[in-house]
Amino acid sequence: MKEVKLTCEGKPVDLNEIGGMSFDECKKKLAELSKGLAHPARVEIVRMLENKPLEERCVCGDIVNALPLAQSSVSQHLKVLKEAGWIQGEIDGPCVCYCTVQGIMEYYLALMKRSLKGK
Amino acid sequence: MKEVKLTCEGKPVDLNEIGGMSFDECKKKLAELSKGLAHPARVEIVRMLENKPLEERCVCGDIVNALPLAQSSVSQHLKVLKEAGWIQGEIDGPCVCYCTVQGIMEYYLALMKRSLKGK
DNA sequence: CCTTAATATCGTATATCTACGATAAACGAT
DNA sequence: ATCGTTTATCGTAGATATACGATATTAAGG
Repeated sequence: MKEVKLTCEGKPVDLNEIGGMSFDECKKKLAELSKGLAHPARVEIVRMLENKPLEERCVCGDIVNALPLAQSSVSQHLKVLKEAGWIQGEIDGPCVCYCTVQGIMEYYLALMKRSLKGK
Repeated sequence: MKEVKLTCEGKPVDLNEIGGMSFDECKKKLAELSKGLAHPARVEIVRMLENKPLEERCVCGDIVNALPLAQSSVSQHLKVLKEAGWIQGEIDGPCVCYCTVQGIMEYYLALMKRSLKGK
């Protein structure tokens, strides 16, 4: 599964270069990612994907089955998480295999540190 | 300044007892707190308050002056953060002195750990 | 091709968010 | 009591979020 680039306000963001972002960009990106976690269903989706071992596929249908929501609603939540930068999806035949963007948790924590502890 | 209790779905939450919360309550509370950070202005407010030394007061007016928003809009953001559990306000004469709830950052991180890494 | 299965998107209804100006409420000082 | 300062709340408008069913899309298999 190939790496997917994060974006902030449409522009690509390098996970390893938070230092290169302006302070304001940091806060915007932190807000974007936080909005991703601002719904219990999306928290659960990130948890499912973050805990999966690499070999274990997690397709859209698995997520739909795990949540008490309609398929279309889950699809919307997946879109929100994808656009925020939490997850990525890879088409695999008729299914879409989802996983968290690698290092996203550490990136989120780094953004919190820079945005909330910065001067 | 006296300690203010956190709530989850209206019920009080002990900062030191995440273990006592159900898994679902954890995810709901994480979503609530995340929604607090889901706007750049609120990220900036939390940053301002988190970085203040204890002796240094930070009244509502200071926050209004620091943000490019109308007083009523800032007041709304403060209300969101207060209801989410990030901050508390203490009335001091005609002013209201705000600060972050003690240990809230660690609590947020603990919720992330439990909600996103839990089984 | 045509069907089936899996996802995404559309359309829609309701609710919540965000921002502002105007107004109310609380307090200290005159 | 009245005034000015500070903050919260109200009313409102427009944008975004949330949920669902219905429909479109995509790919595999017949």
